Amino acid sequence: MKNEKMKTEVRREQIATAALQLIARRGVRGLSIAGIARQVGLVPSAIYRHFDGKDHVLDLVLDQIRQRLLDNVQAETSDSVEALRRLLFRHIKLIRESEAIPMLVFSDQVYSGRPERKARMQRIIQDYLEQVGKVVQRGQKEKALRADLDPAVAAVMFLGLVQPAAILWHLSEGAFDVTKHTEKAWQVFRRAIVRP
Amino acid sequence: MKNEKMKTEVRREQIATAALQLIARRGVRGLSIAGIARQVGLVPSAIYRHFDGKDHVLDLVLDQIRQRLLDNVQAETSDSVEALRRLLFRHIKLIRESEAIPMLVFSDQVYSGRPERKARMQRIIQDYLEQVGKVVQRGQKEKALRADLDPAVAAVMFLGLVQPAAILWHLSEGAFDVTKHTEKAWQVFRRAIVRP
DNA sequence: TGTACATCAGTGAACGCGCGTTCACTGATGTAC
DNA sequence: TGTACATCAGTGAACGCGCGTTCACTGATGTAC
Repeated sequence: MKNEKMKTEVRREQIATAALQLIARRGVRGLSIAGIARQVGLVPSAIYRHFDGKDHVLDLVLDQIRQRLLDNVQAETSDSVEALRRLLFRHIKLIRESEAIPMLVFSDQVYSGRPERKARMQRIIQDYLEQVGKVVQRGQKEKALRADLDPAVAAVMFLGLVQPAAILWHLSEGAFDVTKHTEKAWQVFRRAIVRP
Repeated sequence: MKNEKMKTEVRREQIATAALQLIARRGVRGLSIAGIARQVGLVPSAIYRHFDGKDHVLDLVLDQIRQRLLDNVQAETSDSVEALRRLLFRHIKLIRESEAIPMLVFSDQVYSGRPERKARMQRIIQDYLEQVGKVVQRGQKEKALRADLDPAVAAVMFLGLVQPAAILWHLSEGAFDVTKHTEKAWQVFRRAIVRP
C-alpha cells in the first residue's frame, strides 16, 4: 500500500505519457502493460482501473500526438515562408523530443487488425497536411510563393523533408545530424517554392 | 507426407519470399513462423530445418530487400536528371509491389533488442543513399545539376519524395494517388536541383 | 548395378515464456442525513 | 460535525492464449564400395 490514490483523469494522463516515453525508448513492440505500470509506479492490474485495455491506452496516446502536431502548426502566424521554415524546425524538435511519434506513425503493429485506428492515424496526418497546405496558400496570396504550386503536394513534400531525416537519426542512434541536414534541405526546398 | 522434399537452398528462398509477402499483407506483427509455414506448404517445425530461428529468416529478408534496392539504382545509366526521375518511379513501383519494404524499414519491431540489425538496416539505407548521391554527382559533372547542391542532402531529399507518399498510400489502403503526387513532386524538386 | 548406411527434409506432439486480462479483496475517499 | 454506506483506486494471484522452439521419429535421397 505504498501508493497514494489519485483521480482517474490524472492517472490516464500519466499512463499515456509513460506509454509515449516507453515507445520512444523500446519501440512499439517494447510497450507492455507491465512496463507502463512500472513507470507510473503502479501494479499492472491497476492500469485496468483507468483503461479498458492496452488498445485504449494507445488511443489516448494517438490523441496526444494529434494535439501536439496541430498545436505546432497553429502556433505559426508569421509571414508564410518564415512560418514554414519555423514549422519545419518545430517538427524536428518535436520528433527529437519524442522519438515515439515516427515509430507510432510507421508501426504497422499499431494498426494490424484495427482498421479504425489506421483510419484515425490517416486522419491525423491529413489534418496536419491540410494545415500545412493552408500556410502554403497564405504564401501564395501574399505573392511570396509560386502560384503554380499545388498546396497539397507542397505539404506532402514538406513532410518528406522531415521523415527520412528522422529515420536516419533514429537508425543511427542520434549520429545523423538532423538539424544540419534540415537546414540545407530547407534551402533547396525553398528555392523550389518561392516566386522567382 | 504429402510434401515433397526440396533442397534447403530452394526452401530458404521460398521461406524468405513468403515472409516478405506476409509482412506486406499483415504487417511485421502478423509475421509468424506458422504463417510462413502455411504459405510455403510446410509444417511450422519444418522451418527450423532451414533456419536457426525467426530472426534468421528476417535477416535473409533484409538481404533480399537490399538487393532489390541496389539493383534498382544500378539499372539507371541514362543522363543523370532523367536517371533520377526514372529511379524515383522505379522506387515507387518497388514499394507498390512489395509494401513490406517500408513497413520493415520503419518497424522498430525488427530492431528492438537487436542493435546489429538496426545497424544493418542503416547500412542498407546509407548504401542506397550513396548510390543516389553518385547519380547526383554525375549530374553535376555533366553540368546539368547545380554545383552548390550537396549530393548527400539531395539523396536524402530524394528519399523524402517517396516516403510520405508511401505512408499515405499505405494508410489510405491505396486510395492516395502516389503516381500523380510523385509526378508533381518531381517537377518541384527538379526545379530546385537543375542548373538555372 | 546392387546393397548398406549416412544424411537430410519432412512430421506432429509438447513445452514454456511473455504478456494481456480477470477477479476477489482492501483500505481510502466522498457523500447523504 | 459525526456516523453509515457507496464508490473508487489500489493490490496480488491466477488464467489463458499465442507463438517460437525443441525433440524423437520417419521415409526419401545420396553416397561408398
